[in-house]
Amino acid sequence: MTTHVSSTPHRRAAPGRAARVPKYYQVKQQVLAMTEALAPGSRMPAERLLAVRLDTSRTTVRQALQELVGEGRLDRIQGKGTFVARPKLSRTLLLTSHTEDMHAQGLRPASRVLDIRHVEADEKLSAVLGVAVGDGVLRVERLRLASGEPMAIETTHLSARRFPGLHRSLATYRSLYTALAEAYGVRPAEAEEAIETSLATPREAALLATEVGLPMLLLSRHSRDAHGTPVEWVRSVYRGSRYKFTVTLMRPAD
Amino acid sequence: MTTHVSSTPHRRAAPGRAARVPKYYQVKQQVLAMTEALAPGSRMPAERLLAVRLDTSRTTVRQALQELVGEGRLDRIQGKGTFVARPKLSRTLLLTSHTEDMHAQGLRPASRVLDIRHVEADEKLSAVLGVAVGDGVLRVERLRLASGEPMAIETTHLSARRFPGLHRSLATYRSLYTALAEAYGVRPAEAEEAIETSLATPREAALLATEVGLPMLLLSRHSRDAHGTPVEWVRSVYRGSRYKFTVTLMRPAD
DNA sequence: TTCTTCATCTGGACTAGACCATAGCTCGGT
DNA sequence: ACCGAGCTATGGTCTAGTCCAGATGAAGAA
Repeated sequence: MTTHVSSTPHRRAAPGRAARVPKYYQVKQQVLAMTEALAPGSRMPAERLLAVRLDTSRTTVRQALQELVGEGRLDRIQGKGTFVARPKLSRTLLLTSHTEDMHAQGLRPASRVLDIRHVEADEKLSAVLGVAVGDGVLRVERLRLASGEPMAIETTHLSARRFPGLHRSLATYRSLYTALAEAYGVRPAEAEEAIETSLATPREAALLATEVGLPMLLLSRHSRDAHGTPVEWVRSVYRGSRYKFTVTLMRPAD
Repeated sequence: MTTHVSSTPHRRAAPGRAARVPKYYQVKQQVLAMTEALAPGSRMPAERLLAVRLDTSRTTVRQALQELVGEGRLDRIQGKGTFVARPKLSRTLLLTSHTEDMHAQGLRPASRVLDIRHVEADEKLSAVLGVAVGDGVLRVERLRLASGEPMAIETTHLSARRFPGLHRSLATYRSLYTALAEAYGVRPAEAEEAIETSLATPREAALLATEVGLPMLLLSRHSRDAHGTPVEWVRSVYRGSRYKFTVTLMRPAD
């Protein structure tokens, strides 16, 4: 109904077969340059102001900001503003616990149980835990924190038949791994982990204090004891913008 | 200037302090349900059609599709349409080469050199390769392919002083690692890898046949030889929607 | 002084519609 | 038969503006 009438309508500068860089991407680069000149926590100009300054629409500015938020360069807080973010944390890929990981980085680890319940094993759980379809499975969902900052949602599945009364044991011991070791004499010896990307669901976004649709790191761990028997299946969602995973590898002998 | 006049203006059903699920997210779930009923490669309804069917605007539909593309559930092709995507590939986290990785999955590996040039070491390269700032560094940029499909852009940095004439050796040997081993007697023995998320730049998007702004897996590898001397520093960008990394871990003896 | 209300700022969601770029088909001319 | 020009459908980018929702502080009431 409106739109520009004359005046070069959003056309790229280059004529022939040039780069073709979208405007929102140019905006992103300009905003990125601004962030680099500022200290973490600094406040950025408001979206409406940026739109005017960079001679574009607010929609385009938001598209650019969206990506920078996804990259962990900016934090947006409704009602307050947009701020320069802090750099990423790191998680070692070893069979270590959350507690060990956090301590190694000088952070104060904590976790909050979100939900504990018994579920019935579906096809997937059955295969991965070595139980029959329909068998009882204990599902523990915890929020992992690092110095008060929510870092990940960890959902652990264990065979209810193999670990009877684990629900109660969990209250006694300070961590799942110590409960398994002390009450059942079981400890994970080996695990397969897979890392991929996903996007935050509304629930995940709310729990992790991030935004819906942002890239997340999805870590799934399938661990077994020394006999090769499945112990647990864990699915963790980490804030992609605040976390990275590191691993030290040795070359297998040629 | 326009906008709806009466008729419940995009308001959530729940009144009080309910879930608050954005419309685009609901759209996403509906579209996701459609994809699950279809085989990979199937064509999805056009954006404009979806907007009408789901009673929303094309912008909102696109926001939903954008996320599904980012999750690797859909592929969009300008001028053709939107299609259901194939499932993800996997990459083992061991000190293996691209070639080994691909073979292990029954894929035909290939790589294409995009650029080879000498650059001066900046602060970052200096620290990571153990050379002086300003020293010559060979920078090799390659496109990694799996059965013809572009999977990653790998940028390797090596000390030019330590590997004189490597530029030419590369033409002789079939891979970088064999060139290092045969011509210089050097082989990586140990490496630190870090995995994090990033978003595709226009260049990366073009090379990897994906879209600008989609989540990518950024893998950086810092490898050393048996003496602990830095050998290379690699930065690889993988298509987040087509790749996942797996690693098998052993519990360090308690 | 203290609390409440309200204005106002900021980001979040959404709309309706414009034009651009690409793919592929159709139809006419040679 | 062949080829090229157009048409058209699809996704890609952008605009301008609306209304919602959270945060904050100032003005005013108690």
